[in-house]
Amino acid sequence: MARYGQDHKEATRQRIIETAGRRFKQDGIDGSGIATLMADAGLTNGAFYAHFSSKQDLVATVIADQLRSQADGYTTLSPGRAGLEEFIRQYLSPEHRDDRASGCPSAALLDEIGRCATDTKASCTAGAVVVIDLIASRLDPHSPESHRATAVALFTMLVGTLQLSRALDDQGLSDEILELGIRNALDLLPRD
Amino acid sequence: MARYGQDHKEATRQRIIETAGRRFKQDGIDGSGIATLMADAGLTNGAFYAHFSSKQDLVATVIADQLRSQADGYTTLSPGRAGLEEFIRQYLSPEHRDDRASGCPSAALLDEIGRCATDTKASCTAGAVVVIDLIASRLDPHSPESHRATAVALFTMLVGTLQLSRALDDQGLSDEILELGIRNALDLLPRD
DNA sequence: TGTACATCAGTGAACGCGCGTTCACTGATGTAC
DNA sequence: TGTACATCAGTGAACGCGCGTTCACTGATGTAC
Repeated sequence: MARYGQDHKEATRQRIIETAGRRFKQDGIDGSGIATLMADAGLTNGAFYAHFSSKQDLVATVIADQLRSQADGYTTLSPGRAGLEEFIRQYLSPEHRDDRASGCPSAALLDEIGRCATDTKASCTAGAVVVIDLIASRLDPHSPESHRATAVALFTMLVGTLQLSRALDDQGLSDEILELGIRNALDLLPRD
Repeated sequence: MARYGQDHKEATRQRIIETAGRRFKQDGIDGSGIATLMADAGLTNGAFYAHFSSKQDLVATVIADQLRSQADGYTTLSPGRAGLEEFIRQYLSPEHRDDRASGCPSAALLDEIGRCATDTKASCTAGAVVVIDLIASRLDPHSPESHRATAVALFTMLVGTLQLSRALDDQGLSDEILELGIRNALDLLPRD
């Protein structure tokens, strides 16, 4: 199993990071054990420590990776404000609500990150700044700094709304919250 | 230790519920074990099952209790819109950010509730509806129904903002997010 | 009033299990000769 | 070209520990006589 090409180990590491990202978002960080997580990645538990120094190390790495992926995803949206509207409707869709594993890492994990160690919070900080700046740039490419407050408003409202929709057991009410959320989010966008 | 007055067992139960509420908000639901939680309440682990049928039963009870307490807390605010402004400034204060144990249950636990069993989500649903209705009544006592969307906007933004501020390791940035959040939340209130 | 008994909230040891982590080992490969 | 060796990604059993849960027991109290 050894002495593969020089990319092999790095590829395995990436596979663990992506698998762990899905698991953490699905079951929570505390709810995901190393052994099952490694099994999901097609490996045994012992291999973990050849790639990460501890679970905490993995968590910090995964959070950074998830936020980076999310920021990358923004580049596939339509340009300008139309892209933001598209993003809002995707974000607050029943499909996103019902698919935590491939969804937004902040909606799935933000309160758990608040209880994590410093290195995980540092990953989150760096990632969140990038995401907020990207939103601000879309709100007004000529003066993103002046729309930073609105970018934060949009981001926090989207996260809070999706979390709330996932915490309800009444699907009709949950759907209604998503619809109200879309309206609320669109209302935050500056008038043309 | 037995045959106390008829309120004794009920008082113990309430003590467990309140202690567990603080612990869950501080360390997460998955992060709080029965034994340490009962020790916090001045009891031993075995007594737990005289009060609750399972940890899941406790969780559902605690979520209901926490949201009820939060709703009760609204009655101590100044009347009308001034009370809402007061609430927003308290909610997005550094003190609230730094004191999860006595703070808002939604900010501390909302994404974890999304992963819980149906009975916990049912507790959350009932509690959230009450909280949102109370906010809507404050926005406009004569026509709360027409301000339901704004109430949801305010609630979700407050929760998302506090969670974000807790997930950052840069205190300056965290303080800035809280300040932007206050501005954003006040902007949601209908013009007089 | 004094004694025997029933009650039952709470005790604390024990259960099987999965947790994060460690480590001696395996075995397919690339390299050296 | 063929053989011996070094490499090292991955294996899998084991560690101590805390988890949720169970249960035989304790002992302070209220009640019955």
